Amino acid sequence: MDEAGQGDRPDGDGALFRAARIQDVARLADVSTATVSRALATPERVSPEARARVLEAIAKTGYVPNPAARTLRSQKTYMVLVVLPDLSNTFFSKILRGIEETLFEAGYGMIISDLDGSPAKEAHFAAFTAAGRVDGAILLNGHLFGQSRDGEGQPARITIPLVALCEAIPGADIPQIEIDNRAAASRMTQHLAGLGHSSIAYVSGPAINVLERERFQGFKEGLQAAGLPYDPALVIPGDYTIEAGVAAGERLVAQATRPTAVFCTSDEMAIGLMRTVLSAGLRVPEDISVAGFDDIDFAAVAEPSLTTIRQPRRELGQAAATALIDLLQGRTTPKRIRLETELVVRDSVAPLPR
Amino acid sequence: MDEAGQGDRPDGDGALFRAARIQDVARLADVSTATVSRALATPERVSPEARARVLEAIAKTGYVPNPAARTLRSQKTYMVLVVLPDLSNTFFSKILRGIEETLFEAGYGMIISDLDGSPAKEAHFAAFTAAGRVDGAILLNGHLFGQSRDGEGQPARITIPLVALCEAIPGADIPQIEIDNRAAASRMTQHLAGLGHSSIAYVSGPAINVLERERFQGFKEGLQAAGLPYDPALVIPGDYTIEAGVAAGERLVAQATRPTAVFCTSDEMAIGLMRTVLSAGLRVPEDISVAGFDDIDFAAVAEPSLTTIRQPRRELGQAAATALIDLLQGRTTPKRIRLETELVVRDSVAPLPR
DNA sequence: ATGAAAGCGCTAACAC
DNA sequence: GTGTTAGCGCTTTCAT
Repeated sequence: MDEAGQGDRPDGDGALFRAARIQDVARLADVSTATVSRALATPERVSPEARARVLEAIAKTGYVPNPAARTLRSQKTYMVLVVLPDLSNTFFSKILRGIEETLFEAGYGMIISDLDGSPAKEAHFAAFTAAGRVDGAILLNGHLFGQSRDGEGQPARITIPLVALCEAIPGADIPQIEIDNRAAASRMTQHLAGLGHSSIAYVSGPAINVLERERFQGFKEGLQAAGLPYDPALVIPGDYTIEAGVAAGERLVAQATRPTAVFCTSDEMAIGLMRTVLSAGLRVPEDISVAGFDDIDFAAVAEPSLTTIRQPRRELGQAAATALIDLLQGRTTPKRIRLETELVVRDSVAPLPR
Repeated sequence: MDEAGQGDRPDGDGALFRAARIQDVARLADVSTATVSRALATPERVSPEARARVLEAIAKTGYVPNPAARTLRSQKTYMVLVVLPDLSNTFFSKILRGIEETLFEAGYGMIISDLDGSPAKEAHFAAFTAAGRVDGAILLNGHLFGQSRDGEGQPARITIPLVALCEAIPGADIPQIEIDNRAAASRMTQHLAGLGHSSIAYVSGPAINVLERERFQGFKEGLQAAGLPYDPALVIPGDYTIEAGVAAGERLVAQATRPTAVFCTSDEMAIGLMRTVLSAGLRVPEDISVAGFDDIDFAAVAEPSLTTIRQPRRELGQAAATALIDLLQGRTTPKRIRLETELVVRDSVAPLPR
């Protein structure tokens, strides 16, 4: 085999440079490789003198452990997979930040998989996971690997710890971190009703979505609590995107009789809808009140500014990462964590004029 | 050592399950492990019969190669690091998507590092890179590892292929993928001037930013081309965020004499600024025209809709990923790739009333 | 507290 | 075209 030239480590910035290995450190510190390894992993089991020499040798050589070798031997990757349906959605990216910072502090790296609605990608990442490239995964997409949302298909044999974030996964026995979507939707509905609105439209998410089911349930509960009837004609289908909001707005504008308030289940849809409604010559909130969900950054600077439900996105990410790390390190974690939301009152919703 | 129990692979979904190794496949296909390896990496060098048997054995065992072992031996990770300053910025997340899809198609995974302005993180990821966890990196943050933006500090000894995206890295001998910021800014400035505006404010990015320097240069060139004088008093400092736009708006509103047009170097700032200006009772574009830069999704549904410069974000990401893959696979790639931008005319800019 | 040595699962020389 | 075999660099028994 190719026996690497030994002793070559010109400190001048010249030519050949070979990254330091554990062996180099061991030699320099005059200990065995085992001691170097221990000095790093379990410092308390190494004498202070040896430890000091090892540390010095590491500094001198610039030694960084080879993660592939470490992983191969220890069967741990210190990597976490985050599966999400759409990376370019601002809602997810803030959550991601919470995840990343928590993982980072615990020494874990993050691999992101943007599913983008592609089953091929899903299969790929399932294999990826099965191949042991990650120690655990955080799922933001509402279903397990290889299992479509309707529960068809058999889930791949994934044996690593998993955590579900935002979209609870029905039937899966893994920790779920989420907000109380039902309560939040009910609250917003009652807020609108409390301002005198009795004809409240609802712009939905995708029907198969767990969030949607929860929020829709909350909407109906809110109506009921306010003593208002539920009218299926006031439900407009959507999918959380700006475009869906625009489309919903067009539909509203075309109607002869219009609701006096619209509850959009995402801020993107609310902003898109406001835009369309405004362009058609209607005023918000004077002619029609519009409410959103999420409180993304643009909600506060929309025109008019958007009344919405604030989700603690960063905290959601942090909580999920913390739960997963607990699992990875053999600790236990609650099966379900629910974070509080907040009703943010701004200018897009007004009392019904008498 | 612990000799793993062999032959245990109950196909019933019962208890102990050991992931298949190359050895298992080899035994089942009645070939050597080398042939299995070759059947996967270089199928043309294996007889069709052997290949068929291997493939069948792989299907039967559900074998997935162990990436740590593969990496350790071949010194390739099939992973790419993407370094960016702020993950929760919609501008970057769209770019990320372009990167990810291109990497994915080429069989590479993506590890994201959100620097978040933290030098500690930067050091961490430099070590990460040095440790050989990734084959290459795409830098969106405008500087090399361990090197602050002013060029101080010595860059870490990173020897893997790198590509700079969006923010060119001065002095670095690596492929740069970007737009022509100067030309785009000049074009927008001339567009405003062409509509009769002679008092045009400029809301900047961070002064140290390469993009900012280019755009500022373009702004001045545009003024000159239009025969307008450059007035430093019309430059308002910003940092591309919504908040900076709000602050700039407040500053404008407080002024006795106001410019008739404002060129914001990001859409976020333009939207924040419009919001503030509108709240103060001014009209956009009647009293003041506002232009942005980037064409993020919200630009089209802002109220009024935003005149801006469109950056081909997905294509930028794709181009960077393609360039890096070329490098990784030993091909050459141009030192500089410039993608076209587009002036998007909407409602936030109007001719100066006579 | 420390060292010797096995081996994680794979790929790539090399020999045939 | 295929098999044999040596390691990639680390962690972890086991023995001292």
